[in-house]
Amino acid sequence: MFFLKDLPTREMIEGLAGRFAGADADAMLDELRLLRRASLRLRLVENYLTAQGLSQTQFLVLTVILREPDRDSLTSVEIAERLDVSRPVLSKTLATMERKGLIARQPHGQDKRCVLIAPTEAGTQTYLALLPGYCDALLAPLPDDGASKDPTATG
Amino acid sequence: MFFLKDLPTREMIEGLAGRFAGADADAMLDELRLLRRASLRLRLVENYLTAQGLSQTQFLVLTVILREPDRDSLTSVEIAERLDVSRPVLSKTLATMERKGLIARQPHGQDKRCVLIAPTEAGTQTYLALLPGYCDALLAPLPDDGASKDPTATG
DNA sequence: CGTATTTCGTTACCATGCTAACGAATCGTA
DNA sequence: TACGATTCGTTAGCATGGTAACGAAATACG
Repeated sequence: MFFLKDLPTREMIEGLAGRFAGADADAMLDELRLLRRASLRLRLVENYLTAQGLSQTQFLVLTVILREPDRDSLTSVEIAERLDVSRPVLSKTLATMERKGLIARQPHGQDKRCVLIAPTEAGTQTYLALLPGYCDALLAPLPDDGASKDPTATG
Repeated sequence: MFFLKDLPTREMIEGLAGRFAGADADAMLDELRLLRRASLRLRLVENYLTAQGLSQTQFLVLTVILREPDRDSLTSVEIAERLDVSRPVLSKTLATMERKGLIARQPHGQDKRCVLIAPTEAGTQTYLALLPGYCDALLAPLPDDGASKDPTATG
């Protein structure tokens, strides 16, 4: 998360440009705006999911399994490959999801080290029930906190 | 952080549109791309700062105090107002920063509940030393993991 | 002035991210 | 077959988010 509410002014960045070479104030501002907007969006989505009892990662675990066209289960490693999280985190997430009854583990025939992870019926239904709200959160207008500090209002 | 590496295809989203009203596949894809790009950028910046011994929040605390034009210290609440983090988190962050010698606490004359937070000389120097690398991380090209899964390359 | 309310900073506790490291299973190779 | 290297999943330990709740100080108000 990028927590800075008010981005630096262009003047500030240009002032910094004097200190070192290669500072491109406009490009940096664009990136900062991107970070801030995404953080607000992320918080919106996360709040929605949390209120529904799922973490982002739990939701995405269901996503990557359910969207697999020819499979109805994935191994832990396959999920980790699709989900930029470390395997220990995934391990804990899957333990939580199993405890909640969202997924079930099945033994992997060939490789006894692996476990196949499949959503339960409840897990699938939960996912489908949450999708509309997830999409809403994705498209909902943002607080736009930068613009709320309108200079004409404060002055 | 948004951990999904491969965004859903447009077809997937449009398939979902059949399930509920109001799904705008293109707008949703735009938002997902935004989230993913920002997460990669955030990780880049965070990795840089972590390697230098600072967390994002610590860096931003220095940012908001040092960029204050007429002040050389802020209260905890003022920092919290500028930095979308909860006060307990800020409290812990400030304790860590004090332990590291990045900031110093001064008593607030009028209000004995408040404490004024000022960067130490070392804190200021650390901040200035990290700024160029921070800007570099902000502008560095991203892994672009979505495009790396080029169908023409895999097929 | 005296008391209720609010505000500040902190503590306690929990969830979730990370790396390091471990046992168990598999693979590679002599 | 036997043994070293690798891979899978987990555990341990740490950092950093969050909310709830607390004491101390300031404020509001009768």
